[in-house]
Amino acid sequence: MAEGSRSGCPINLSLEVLGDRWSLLVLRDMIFGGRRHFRELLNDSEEGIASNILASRLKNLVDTGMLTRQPDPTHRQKVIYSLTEQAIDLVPVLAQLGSWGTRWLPVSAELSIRAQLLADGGPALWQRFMAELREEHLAIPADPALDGQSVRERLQAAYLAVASH
Amino acid sequence: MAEGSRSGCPINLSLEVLGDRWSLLVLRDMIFGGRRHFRELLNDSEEGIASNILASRLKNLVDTGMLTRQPDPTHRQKVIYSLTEQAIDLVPVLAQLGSWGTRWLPVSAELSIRAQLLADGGPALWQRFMAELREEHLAIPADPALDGQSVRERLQAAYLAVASH
DNA sequence: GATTCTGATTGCATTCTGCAAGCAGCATGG
DNA sequence: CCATGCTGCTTGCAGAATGCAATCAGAATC
Repeated sequence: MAEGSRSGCPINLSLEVLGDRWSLLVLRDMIFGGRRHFRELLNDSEEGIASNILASRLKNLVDTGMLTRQPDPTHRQKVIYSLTEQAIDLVPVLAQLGSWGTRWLPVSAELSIRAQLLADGGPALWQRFMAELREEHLAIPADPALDGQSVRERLQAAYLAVASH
Repeated sequence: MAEGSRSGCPINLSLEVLGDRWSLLVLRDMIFGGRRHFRELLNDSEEGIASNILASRLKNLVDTGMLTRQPDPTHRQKVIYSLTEQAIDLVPVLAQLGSWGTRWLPVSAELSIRAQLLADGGPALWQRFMAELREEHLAIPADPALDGQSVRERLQAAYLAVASH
C-alpha cells in the first residue's frame, strides 16, 4: 500500500492524502458532526459509507497522521478517534471548498447553510472553531475569553432552523 | 456515467466533481501552468498522466461545467480548453489546499514556493490572479489599474529562483 | 507522398468499490 | 449463568473504475 509520491507538488501530495471519494467526508463528519466512534461514522453517514471502506479510510487517515486512535476508557472494546492538528488545520480548506460548492453546485438548502455561515464568518470564525476542536480533540484549553455559544452549536442551530421548514 | 449524487452536502458534491486523483491536477496545470492544449497537459505533466486518463478527465470537466472547449483558429485539428468562471473560482480553494500541503506534507521546495507566495498574498492576490485568468480565458478585460508583473509571472519567477539553486 | 502532430480510443491487467455476511471480544439484562 | 446485542473490523465476491501501453484517423507540414 505504501507507494512513492508522484511529485512533490503541494496540491498533488494533498490529493494523495485526501483525494478520494471518502476520506474528506469522514473528516467532515468528525469536524462538523462531532463523530468520534466507528459506529457513529458508519450509521450517521449522510452518504452511506460501507463498513469496510470506513475501516480502510480510518486506517489510512491514522497512517497519514490525520487521526489518532485510543481506547475508550468507558467501554473497553470501543475506540475513540481524535483529530490531529494537521486535520484541524483543514478547516480553512473545508470552508473554502464548502463555499465553492454552495456557489456552484446543486446543494440542498439545509445542508449548505453551515457552509454559508462558515464562509461568511471568515478566518476569525475559522480560528475560533479550530480552537474549539483543539480543546475537544487535543485537550488544549481554549481562550476563556471566547465565551458564548460554540461555533458548532451555532452551525447546528442554523441547520435545524432551515431544516424545520 | 450519469449517476445521482450521494447527498446534497456542498463538500460531498464538490468531491463528486473534483474528488479523484487527477481532475484537480489538470485544473492546477491550466490555472498555474497556463496550459490550454491536450498535448501541453499531457507532456508537461509533472505527474505523468496517461493520454486516455487525460481525455476522460477533460471530458468530465467539460461536462461538469469547469471547462469549455473550442477549436483553435490557427490549427484546425487543435482544441483550446478554457476555464469557466466556476473553475477560476477555485483559486481560493487551491490556495488553501496548497498552503495546507506545504505546512504538513513533504513538499519539494521549488514546487511549494508558489503555494507559499499565493497563501501569503491572501485574498487580494487571489482576486488579482482570478482577474488575470478571466482576461485570459473569458476575454473579460482586467482593471487597467492593475499594472506591473502578472501574478503568474511572479509565481513563475519565484519558482525559477528557487529551482536554480 | 512521407512524416509529424492533433486529440482520442482500444485492450488488458490491476486496483478500487461496495454490499452482504460474519468474526471475536466485551457488556448487559434476566 | 446464559442469551442477546453492541463494539470495531474482516472476508468473499462481483462489478466498476483506473491506469499503462499501444494504436487510431484526420489534418498540417515537409
